[in-house]
Amino acid sequence: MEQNSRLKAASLTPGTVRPGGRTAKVRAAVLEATQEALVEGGFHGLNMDRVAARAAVGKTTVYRRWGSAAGLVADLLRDMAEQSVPAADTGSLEGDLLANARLVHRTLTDPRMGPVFRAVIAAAACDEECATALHGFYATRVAAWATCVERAADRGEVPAGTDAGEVVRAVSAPLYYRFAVSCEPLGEADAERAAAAAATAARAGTFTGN
Amino acid sequence: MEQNSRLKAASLTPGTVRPGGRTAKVRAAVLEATQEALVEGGFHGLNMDRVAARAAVGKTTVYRRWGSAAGLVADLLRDMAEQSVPAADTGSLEGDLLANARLVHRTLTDPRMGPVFRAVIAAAACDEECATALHGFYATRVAAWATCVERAADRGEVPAGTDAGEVVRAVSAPLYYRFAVSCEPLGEADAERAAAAAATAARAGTFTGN
DNA sequence: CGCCTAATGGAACAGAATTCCCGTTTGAAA
DNA sequence: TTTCAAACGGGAATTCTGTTCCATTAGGCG
Repeated sequence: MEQNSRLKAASLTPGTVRPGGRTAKVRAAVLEATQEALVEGGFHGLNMDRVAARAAVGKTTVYRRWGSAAGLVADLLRDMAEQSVPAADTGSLEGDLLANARLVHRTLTDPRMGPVFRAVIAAAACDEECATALHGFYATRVAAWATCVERAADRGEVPAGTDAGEVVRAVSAPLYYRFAVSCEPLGEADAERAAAAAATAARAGTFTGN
Repeated sequence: MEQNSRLKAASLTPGTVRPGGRTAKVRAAVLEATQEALVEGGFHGLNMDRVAARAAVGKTTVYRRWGSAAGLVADLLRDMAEQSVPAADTGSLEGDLLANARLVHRTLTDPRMGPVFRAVIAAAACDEECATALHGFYATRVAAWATCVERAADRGEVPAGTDAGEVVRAVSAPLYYRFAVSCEPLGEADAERAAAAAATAARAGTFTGN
């Protein structure tokens, strides 16, 4: 006698019930292949079939676990959000913000990371789940760098009540704007200007919470 | 005498040799349908087939003249770039920048324009032609608003040699960053803060060309 | 007003993406 | 170690997207 009444447990997100060995290995291979594919062809060129082939995984598995190209990117983003990058501590607000600006600049102009970020932004503009994942990614990063601004507030470099996260965002914004919106080339000078502008505005109290 | 050697002219971009009545009407209908489709389904949901149906145009025509979804968006962008929006002239740098920030904020939060801009950014991240078109669009807009900063320089509000375009970009950047990158909600306060920060940094000479 | 051909539109066609089916592999609990 | 079902893999079936063919419509010039 056969009893096959376990549809429920299995139908909810494969990979969560038995996350041991093979499943984890498949996920790692697929996310790696996804990133590689994004570097080469961007979000538009992301192809479930090719990702499966490159990851040496059955395409049925990719469709079943991730569902669509957007699902792949969303999971990749969740994976990226876990890899934390420690913030700088140079002793001055200007120095810390400059370090942040240079990190963002280096990331966006990196031949590998640049295309990935471009693709991820495209995916977020196309899919709600990706947008949420990208939001989470930056929330983590901004929170990490906000400590620089808090230290500056303690030192009296910026007014008390300054919105630390807003200062950090002000550093990244011009760089991402050039990168993804106005599609202009990004130079070292842009990073320096972004850091300087954010520091100046912060010192003047522009980012004081309401 | 027979001369049938104008195959060349026709093979290059249909719609350029005989741009009268019908052709122009078709383009208008297709671009209108494209925009409508972007509002509803974003760039990912843009479908040549459905655009053709909505525009009451043969899909062969859409494929022949625009080639792909990205081609449609690129042409839409070229169309949008032609519709100029005059810059403000309130008499003060702060006032003009605030007017600009509010315009950008209003545009991005508009239930119709918001999705279009989101889709256009996605398209630019996926396709080189769209990126170029988007770049052109913002080049036009930035140039139009740069006059505000030049007037401010004449009035002595900002140092001579200030990069006017850079000031204008600094106003938009935080708004677009929230809109497309960190995927955070956009509020009126964000517009005010962006304008104030840009004005402060400009007055301090941060945007002085090297 | 009438010709010539650019431009269009419908339908058949080709190809890629996605789903379905079912047997096989393998993690983990007994 | 044994057992059982979660998770995987290959390929057929299906659906959807994009292309090509050819007849038809309609600008623009003489």
